[in-house]
This record gives sequence, structure tokens and C-alpha cells, in this order.
Amino acid sequence: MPATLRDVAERANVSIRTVSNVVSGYEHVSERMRTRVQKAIDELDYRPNLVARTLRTGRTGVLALVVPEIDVPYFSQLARDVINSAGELGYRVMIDQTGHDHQRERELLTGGDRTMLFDGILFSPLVTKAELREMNGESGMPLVLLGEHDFDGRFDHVAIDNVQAAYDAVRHLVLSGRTRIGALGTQPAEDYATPQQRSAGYRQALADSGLDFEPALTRPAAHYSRAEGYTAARELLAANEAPDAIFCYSDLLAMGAMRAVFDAGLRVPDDIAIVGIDDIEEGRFSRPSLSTVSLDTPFIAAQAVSRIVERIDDPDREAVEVVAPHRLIVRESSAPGRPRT
Amino acid sequence: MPATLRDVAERANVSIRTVSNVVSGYEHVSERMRTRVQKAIDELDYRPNLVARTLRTGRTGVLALVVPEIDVPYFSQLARDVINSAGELGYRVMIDQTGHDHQRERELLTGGDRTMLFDGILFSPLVTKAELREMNGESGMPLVLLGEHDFDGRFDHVAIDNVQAAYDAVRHLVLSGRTRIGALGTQPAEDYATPQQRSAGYRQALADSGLDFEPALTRPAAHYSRAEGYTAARELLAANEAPDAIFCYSDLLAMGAMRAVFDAGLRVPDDIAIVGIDDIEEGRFSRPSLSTVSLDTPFIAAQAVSRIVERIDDPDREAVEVVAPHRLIVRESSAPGRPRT
DNA sequence: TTGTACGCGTTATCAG
DNA sequence: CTGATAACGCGTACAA
Repeated sequence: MPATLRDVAERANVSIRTVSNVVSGYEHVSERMRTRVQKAIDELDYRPNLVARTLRTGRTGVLALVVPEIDVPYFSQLARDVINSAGELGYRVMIDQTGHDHQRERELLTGGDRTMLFDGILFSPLVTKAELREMNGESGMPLVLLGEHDFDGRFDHVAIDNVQAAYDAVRHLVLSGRTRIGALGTQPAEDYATPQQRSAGYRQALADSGLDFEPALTRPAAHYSRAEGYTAARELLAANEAPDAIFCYSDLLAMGAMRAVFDAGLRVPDDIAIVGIDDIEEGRFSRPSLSTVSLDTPFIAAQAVSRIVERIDDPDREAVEVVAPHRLIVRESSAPGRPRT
Repeated sequence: MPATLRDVAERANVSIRTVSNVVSGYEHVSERMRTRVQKAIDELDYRPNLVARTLRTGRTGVLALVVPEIDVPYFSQLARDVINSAGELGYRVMIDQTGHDHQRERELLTGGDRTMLFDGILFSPLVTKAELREMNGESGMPLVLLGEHDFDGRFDHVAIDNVQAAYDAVRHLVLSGRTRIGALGTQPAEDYATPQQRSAGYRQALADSGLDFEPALTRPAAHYSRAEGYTAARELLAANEAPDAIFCYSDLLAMGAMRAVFDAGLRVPDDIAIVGIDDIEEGRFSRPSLSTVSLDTPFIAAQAVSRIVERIDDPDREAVEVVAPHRLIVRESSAPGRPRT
């Protein structure tokens, strides 16, 4: 039976209000009063009831982080950083998985049946812009978009410059002497923004390098998993004119693709160079190690948390767009020359 | 401005009580009444305020999952399954990271300064049994231990048979003809239970196979990361008489160890066979693919969630121990014969 | 079967 | 600077 404010007040012979003031660090409390109350607090091992506080203030101190799947390395890394950043600002984090389910995303965003459990949402969405636009009007819950959505001024939003990131990766392959550069992870038109932007960067880099865009060198992938990367890469290799390099739209796709290349009896990077994007730790220890575009997840997380907290404090603040830095990291999978392995 | 029970009652011209009955699915409500109230609920888009309900009932509908680091593949996989299992029973999940910090673990367990935010804790601890014993008396918060702690009857607890799992892995290496089998991930005496149990299984398997236990073939690791696996394996290889096989106490250690073997100019499994434990997806696509002991995380998660919910409903129920199944999966890293790569 | 009224533990308003 | 007291929105004992 935990002690309440009233218990403390009784014990210290002061009013409940005074205790509350002490607990919440109110300024104008005499030193004598403060120590007297603090003594009672310690003796009773009083801890504020956060639920009651929430009911009163309307703030829960909890943020929701919504991702497709928490066990995708990029998202678990992001979650780690988000939890840490949130903790520093006094927030806790609840994690929801959409499992690639649009309906579930929509529920989460419109409040579903269990609203008011958190103060804001950090959302790494699959939905298209159109859906998003249509959705969030109703709930009005503070929302920050994570990942790479187009910015239309309605939502706070932190992401890297995807077009440029893809461009950098492909350009690097060109400069390494590759001429038949495939892309793995494209998606049907008018769907999600991320693959669209990466494809744009891919095509732009090809064009700037005097290379033709060949649709036969691209393969779609729905979930950006190792398994999808594996099967898609196999298809690519089985085609008439196989690529001599593959730009994968995620590191996980790249891990699958690498394995597919080896199973096909070819070598990375000798026969086929591979570059991913995300910079998950797995790629630093894989054989060969994976060239990739590194995203600064601690930065992304810190920005996202700051933005959402700002918006919670001021719902009418204008939406901002944060562009996180990225940088190409060349490792063995696209290194010129032959690696030892 | 969300609608409240009172608003609905007013609109439907009934008492607040009746609305409450309808919302919580109370049985004895006339059909006419129910539809009338439901109509008002829909019109006002009423959603129960969970915080107020919590204040009243003392139940938050939230579970805490406490792990060292969420971006360790085993834990993120576990988190995925826990979130899914919890969702099926109407619970949400909050994730806390201890970051290998005993102090933080203790805080979380004793309630810290923010108790009452969840109904129970699923705890994957680093702490030793002694610490645990000393800690939980005070808070009385429902607690289920995940992972591989000794069972002392005081806590609910779901884990695999670690001794047997290690035994199986080492025995497999023996049967593959290895004679100098190292262990990677040991820890100083009297610390954590998991490595202790795995060491026990390791030594038992050696003994049963007529092999001597050689301390020089073992290496400690503090965090079970790829990086630690890498450096520890390097040390092992640099020793006078290198091992011809290494049993790693986690898949992540194994991934680092494999890379170290290659960087030393040796081959897996030809020169050194490697077996891990956890069965993370990464090991299915690595080169070579990783032999491992597979833990059934969906089962573990489902059991853990069931146990905690039971305990929430009946705090005085006797503690139970659930032993989750495990099975050895032999892949390329310990396969007899030479792999293609 | 339904209505009334109180309390869960805080914070906030209004006096003093 | 401190005290009394009204909400916050819901569940439920008690009454009808």
C-alpha cells in the first residue's frame, strides 16, 4: 500500500498542497518547510502516482514508437537510440509494430481504441503520402515522421536525403569501374516514398555517368528482408545479362543478395560489387564486409525526440523538416582489387 | 476535446452507469438500452479514457520488457514476439534498456521513481541470483524472469535448459571429430547464471567424451557482442595450441569469432568449426551459415506473457518454472566436409 | 435493470 | 508562502 500525498501531508503536519509543491520542485517554499516535508517523504518512501498525475495534467510522459518490425536491425538500432534520447528528456517509450499492415497503421494513427496512452507518436511509416494526408487530421496527436517521406509541410519529419544517398552509392560503383549496375528493392509506382526516392537517385547517377537505365537490372522487394534480398538477387543473376554490381535499398537486402551471389558460384566484389544502405553492425563483420550508406541513427533519434517534445509543448508550432546527414562507407563488398577472402 | 462517459449519458438520456455498463460489456442490459447507448457512443466517437480507468482499477494494461540492449538481435527478436503475444491478451509493451548497468536494473526492479506505470515486468536480467533475491521483496510487482536463471522457487521463470543446450552443441563438435574444443563467453566465477550453466554443459560434454578441460581454450566475454567475439577469438587463435572448434555462448559472439578466424587466414569449418547459440536470422545467411542451438522465442514469449498475466490476476499463485525447448541446428560452420565457399 | 454518489491521487484555482 | 477544495474520467457500492 504505497503512501499518498495525503499521508505525507498528515505526517508532516502540512497541507497536501505544500507537499505537492515540494515534490514538483516549486520555487517558493521555505527551506524549513521543504526539509520537513522531505523528511516525511523519505520516511514513508512516498512516490508520486504517475497515473493520477496523468489524469490531472493530460500528459503521460510516454512516447509511442511505431515501426514495421522491431527485429529488423535498422529499427532495433533506432529503437535503442530513441529510448535513450527519450529517457534523457524524461520520457519512456512504448513500441508498436505494424507488421506491414496498413490497416494497423491507420488504427495506430487515428487513435484506435486506446488513445491517450502516450503524448506523441514517432512514426516510421509504410503508408503513402496520400494515405497519411487523409489520416492524421482527426486525431491531432503530435506526430513526427521518421524515415524518408516527402515533406509536405504538414508533419514534423526527420530523414536523410534519400535521393542523394542513393546517388552517392551508385556513383561510387561507377567510379569503381562497374558498368552494369542493378538496383534491388524497387517498388511499383506511386507506392512508398522511400524506394521511389532511391530509384530517383539511382537513375540520376546512371544518367550522369552516361549509363543507360535497364529495367531488367532492377528487382522489386516488398519487405526488405534477407530472404527477399536472396531471392531477388537470384533472379537478377539468372537473367541474360547479369549485373556487375547491385545497389540494394537496404543492408538486409544486401546480406541476402551477397549470400545469393555466393550460392551462384560468383564472388563479391570480384564478379559483383554490392552496396547497401543503413549501416547495420552486421555488415561490419560479414564476409566480405558490406559497403553501405551510413545513417546517423543517434542523431535521427535525438532530433525526432526533440521535435516531438517541442510539438507536445506547443501543438501549433510550425512543422519542421530535419535532414539527417549520411555518408558512404566503402568496405570489402565494393572495394577495388581482390579481398583476401 | 474527446467525449466522456457523461457526454454519452447526456446524449442518450441515460445514466452514466448505464453507459459504463454498455462499454464494459456488462451482461444485464436490455437490448433496447444497449443500442440506444451504442448509437450515442458512435455519434460522439467516444473512447474510454484509459488513464482514468487505470486510476480507478489499478491496472494499466501495460507490461514492461527489460533487456540489456534492444538492438541485440536475440532481444529484438524476443521483443517482437513479446509484443505480439502481449497484444493478443490486450496488453501493450514498454521497453526498458539496462545497458548492462546493475544500478539501473535495480532501479527498474524496485520501482525506481516511476512505479505504477505497468502491471508487470518481464525481466531478462544480468544480475546474479543473490542480487535478485535481495531486490524484489520490496516492490512486490509481478515479475517473470526471462533467460536462463537458476530457479529458486521465488519467481516465475521461463528459460531453456542451458546446461543441456551447451552439452548438445559441444557433443556435436566432438562427434564431428574435433578434439580441441574452445569455449568463448565464459565469465568470472559467481557472476551470472547463464555463462555458468553453459560452462557446466561444456565441461560435462568434454568429460563424457574423454577430452580434457583446458582453461587455455576458453575466453571470457563481457557483453556478448560481435566485437567481443572478434577480439576473444583472436586471442584464442594466437595461443600456442589453437583450438579446432569453438563453442560460442551466443550467436553474436560467433559472428565476431568467424570473422576473426578469416582475418587470421584460417577457414571455417575446415580449420576451425564454430557453433553458437540463439539462432538469430543473421546466422542463416552468413558465410558460412552458422551452426547454432535454436531457442523458440515465440514459445518463450508466449509463455512469459501468459505467466505474467496469470500472476497479475493472482499475485499469490505459486511460482512456476517453464523450460523452453531447444534444438541443435547444424549448418555450414560446423559441417563435416568442405563447404563450397 | 438503472440511477446516485463517492473516491482513486494529483494538480490547479482561489483565498488568506 | 500555505491551506482548503474543485476538478480530471471512470468504476462501483448502494439504493431504488
